Amino acid sequence: MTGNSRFAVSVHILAYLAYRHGAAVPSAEIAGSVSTHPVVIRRLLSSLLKARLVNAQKGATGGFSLASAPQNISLLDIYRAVEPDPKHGLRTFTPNPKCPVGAKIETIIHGVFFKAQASMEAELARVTLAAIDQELHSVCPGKK
Amino acid sequence: MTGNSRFAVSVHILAYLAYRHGAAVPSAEIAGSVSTHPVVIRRLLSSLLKARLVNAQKGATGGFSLASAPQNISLLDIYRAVEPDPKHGLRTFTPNPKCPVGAKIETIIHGVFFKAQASMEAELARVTLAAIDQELHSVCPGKK
DNA sequence: CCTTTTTGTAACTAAAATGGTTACTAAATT
DNA sequence: AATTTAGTAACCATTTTAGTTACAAAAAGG
Repeated sequence: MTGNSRFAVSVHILAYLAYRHGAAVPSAEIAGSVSTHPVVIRRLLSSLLKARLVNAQKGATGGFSLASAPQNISLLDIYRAVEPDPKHGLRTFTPNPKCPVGAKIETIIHGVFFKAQASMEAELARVTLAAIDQELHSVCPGKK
Repeated sequence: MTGNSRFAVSVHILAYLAYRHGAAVPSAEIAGSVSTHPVVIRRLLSSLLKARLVNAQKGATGGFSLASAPQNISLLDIYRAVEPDPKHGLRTFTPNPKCPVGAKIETIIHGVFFKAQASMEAELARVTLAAIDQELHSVCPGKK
């Protein structure tokens, strides 16, 4: 979907904050759960902070916490916060404008990609952090 | 959506073949429309050939042509041919299995990504090469 | 006031992905 | 035989990505 792991790690981060239930959680603790470097976590939290999804508190007893209740945070919110520009693989796609096909294909492909992206985002909008948290607390992954 | 331009260029290639209406089109001609190197085109056509979406013919009057009618080729066919493994940004995502969250989050995220991917692919399945070709032949891009 | 803890960021590195290019072989046409 | 083209391997430059080091700023608590 995205190629990088920013979105997946961000979901993990926020799921962890939901799991810790409002406590101020330092980046080092989150990094322990994700198995990565604390700076990687703080970099993503910097984006999530700008999107107002989390609060940050400096100092000895500081750390990060959710800015809203888990039911009010959707995976689309997270996706948009850390995956800003969907350039849709059109990064190096600059067809020949002198060719009848090349002149029009970019606009056409843009339209198709836009719809596909919208469809995917609609699916992400359907899932809240509360739903993720609930799955986390289910006793057995196979249980209904 | 994908990060790279393989899918976009592949759609362009097949749209061009549809536009050329069954003729054997050499990679150099397609490269002229896409504005890239013929080898880039042939590399993608190699994947499209394996997926049986095109025919190839060597020699002086050779080139590539569509293997099926444009109505029978969907953008999902193309997507699957050139974008084989949707590893969903989980490439370097290996959370800590000792942590209650880390142990379960990967499976949960996998489920979400699978649904989002399916939703996007359903949208691609809806669009055929014939529809792209029709858009190419519309007189004005804004015309209904 | 001083020490400790933590956020916030810049800077650097290694690895991987990506697209372009050269070069060469095989096959088909004339 | 000469020409044209597919097919593919190999290589290079650029960009992206994640990890790391380093350090300033801020907050807490004695």
